[in-house]
Amino acid sequence: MMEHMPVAPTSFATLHVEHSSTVDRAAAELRRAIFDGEIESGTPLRELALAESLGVSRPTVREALAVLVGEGLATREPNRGVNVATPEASSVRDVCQARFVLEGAGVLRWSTADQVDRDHVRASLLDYTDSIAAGASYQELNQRHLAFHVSLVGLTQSARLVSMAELLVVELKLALAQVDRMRRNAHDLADEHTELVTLMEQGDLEGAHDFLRAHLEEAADAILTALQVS
Amino acid sequence: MMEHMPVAPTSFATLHVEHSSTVDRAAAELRRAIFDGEIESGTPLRELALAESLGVSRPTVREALAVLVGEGLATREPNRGVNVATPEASSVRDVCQARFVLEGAGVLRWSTADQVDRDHVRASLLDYTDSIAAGASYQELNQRHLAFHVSLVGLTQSARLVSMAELLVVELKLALAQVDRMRRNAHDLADEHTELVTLMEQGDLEGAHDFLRAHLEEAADAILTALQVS
DNA sequence: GGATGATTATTGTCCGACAATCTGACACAC
DNA sequence: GTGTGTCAGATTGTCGGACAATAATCATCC
Repeated sequence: MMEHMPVAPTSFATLHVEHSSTVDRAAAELRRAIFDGEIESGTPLRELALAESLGVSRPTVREALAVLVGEGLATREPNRGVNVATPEASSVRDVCQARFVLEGAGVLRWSTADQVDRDHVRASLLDYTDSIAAGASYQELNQRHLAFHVSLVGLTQSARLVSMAELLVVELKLALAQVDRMRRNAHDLADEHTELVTLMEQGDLEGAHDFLRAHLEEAADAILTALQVS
Repeated sequence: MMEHMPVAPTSFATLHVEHSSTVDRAAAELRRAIFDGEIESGTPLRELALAESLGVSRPTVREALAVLVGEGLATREPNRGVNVATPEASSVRDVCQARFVLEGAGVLRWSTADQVDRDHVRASLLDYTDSIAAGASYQELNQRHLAFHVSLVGLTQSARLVSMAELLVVELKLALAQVDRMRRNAHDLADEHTELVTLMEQGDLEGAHDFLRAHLEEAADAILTALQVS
């Protein structure tokens, strides 16, 4: 029958690696571009342009954008498209307040938590401090830093709380992507985290709780001042 | 040229009312069908069939299904489609545990919360008890009941925590949709809620916190036994 | 110069199609 | 008769194109 000689045989040369779904790959690529600062906050994400540049179809881009919107990395205004989210002062405060509730709940459960989860907290802290000692990249430090905070939520043994914390952390990464000068106080933060774990190991959960509150407020202030300067 | 006589001029007679987007309407319709028990838990949601029955196209159905999956009302297995989520025992426990963290955080902040938020809690309780007194439908009672619980999270003044709580509540509604016999202890629950607010008004936040824990564990047990029986 | 209408860009929605994958049944071999 | 391999059907994943509706932009007219 000689039908449909495929003119462009679904060209994928570059990014066919690990993830399964095309939508996932597109969403991952957009996330990377946002976190790496290739797309500034507030930039409109045109579906047609992205479809071309990503080499996928417009429906696929739409689905990927919906994922990003669901993660809080972008906002959709009806009939006006999707824009990269711009971290407001209020949202940074809100995220940190919510984090305190989730992570604080984990801290207070340290004694009653599962041994595995406690070990996970310790391991995350080690990963973080090791990365600092190894002089890892800014991105990796952020990654490990936030992974430690999420591991605190793991002490609650609630999968849903953990996934919520991961959502919050993604939003925070968006804000951090705009203030990479934060890297400078990486060491100070590491010390604080070590002290937090020490307090928990000593059984002073209330103290650790208060310490965490101060730590998160401090972090929020640091991000806010950095955002206002820029 | 006489091109494209629109055979079916995008027929919408029934449900073009309040919501804006077609996807939203489709998702709302699916939600309603699930909560009303028209679709049993575990049922596969075929895109083509839904497109026909809803009178929309398959891409629109896909987007609506993605929304439901994001809400936890359905699960997607790659290449195998979307099924209505089946409430597992573990997930019910997890939801209630997560709710305790969020709602408990609100309860503990009663004294320092905004006056508006405290009033909102009182108003939600009144709505609930009034509905009971008025002999409202099972659905409405559930609605008011869960709205009260969400209002507790509002005491944290964190929009993100509130939206998380709403997500959890949606999942719970899915479980409750399968055990409508729950309605019987509506009165007992109302008394418990009134007592919870009384404790907070008296400033006994720790007591209220413990009371909430017991209340939520009780609720989880009730749902679980009801689920196992069915 | 400001208000109003036309043009354009972009999204929302639809249709049809094909490839990839999974499911189930049927035929065949032992 | 049972196990296995293969094939057809069904369903999803992805694509391309198309059109209507809405928002933004610009030109025109008073």
